[in-house]
Amino acid sequence: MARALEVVGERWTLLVLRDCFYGVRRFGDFHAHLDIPRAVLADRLKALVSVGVVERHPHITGVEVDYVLTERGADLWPMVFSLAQWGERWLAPQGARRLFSHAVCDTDIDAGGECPACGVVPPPADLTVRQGPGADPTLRDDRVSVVLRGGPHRLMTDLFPEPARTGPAGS
Amino acid sequence: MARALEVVGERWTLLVLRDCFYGVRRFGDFHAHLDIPRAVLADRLKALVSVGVVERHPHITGVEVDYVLTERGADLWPMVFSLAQWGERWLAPQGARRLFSHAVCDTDIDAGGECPACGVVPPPADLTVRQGPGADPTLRDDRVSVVLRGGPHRLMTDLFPEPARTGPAGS
DNA sequence: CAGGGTAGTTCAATCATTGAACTGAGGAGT
DNA sequence: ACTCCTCAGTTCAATGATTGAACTACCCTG
Repeated sequence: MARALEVVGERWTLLVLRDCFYGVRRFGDFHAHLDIPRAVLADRLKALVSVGVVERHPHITGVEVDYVLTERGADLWPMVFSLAQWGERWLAPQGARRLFSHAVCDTDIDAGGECPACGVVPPPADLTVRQGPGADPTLRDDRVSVVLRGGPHRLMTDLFPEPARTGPAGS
Repeated sequence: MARALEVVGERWTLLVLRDCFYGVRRFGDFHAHLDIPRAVLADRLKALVSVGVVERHPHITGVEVDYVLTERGADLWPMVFSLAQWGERWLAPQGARRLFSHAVCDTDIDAGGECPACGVVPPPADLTVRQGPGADPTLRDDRVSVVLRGGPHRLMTDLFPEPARTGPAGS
């Protein structure tokens, strides 16, 4: 456990990982969504890459880079989920901020991460996240917050698939 | 989750909590077992008490103080266990350092915290911890390490019940 | 009333974090 | 070719947290 904490125990690291599960992949999105200093973000991403929790995928063209969870990183889901659940249970007077449901049957998972309908604990890739009744009332305007407010999103999938730019709507 | 991290996200805090689950209760034992600076330990314990995760129990007589988990603190077990499991899975080449079993049926629990024999996820108070094959080969000599090496111990129960002093044996 | 154990506090040196400004690579438009 | 823009970082001074050692306060024992 001490060794695990050397990997994910630094300030900001778990918030970066949570955003990875939500589908955030770009430096600028982590920065805007988390209000994390750029130097610290660069440092944390470098550390996560070096321990094999996320992979750095430069685009073929351009300077853009995607950071995506590896298998080792995705396996942190139970820990991330447990911590979030504890926060919901003991620290969220207004009700849950985020709700997770099993994508194949559209049933909300319970506090242990199990789908009551299927009787299994789905991996994060089989879950969707959506806003709950206690969602943050301060409407942030970074594009990560906007998309997460917009509707359910499948975990581990890119939040901003094709037309990453804010240009005119596609063909 | 951000609020949960404000409670348990600071350096050392999760290690202190892990020791709480193991049955460590005294300032001096946390200090000796974790090699944590006294000032930081005092600060962390104060913070954990103030958010209701542990309770401070001064002894009736003497200056000794016990720090014990509250219900809110005990509910962090899934998160602590998940993190430890991840560390065992990905960061422990020599095999598990610690093994947990269900006290009522003496069966080892699986990676999800479930008892395969009973089909339930036992609360921490129903678990025992013991050394695994990959246990730390550097034999520490603080009394916490010694007792944990000695044999299985029930979680959440005091590691040093009656004669806390190192005086002569027996009544 | 000395001696020892326990739970802290104090403090200077060291280390990490913050926020703002800067760099450098790579298009897009003209 | 040239300028403008975006993106992913780096640099750096100021601020804040951590460390380790020494110190204090309290109570019990002899």
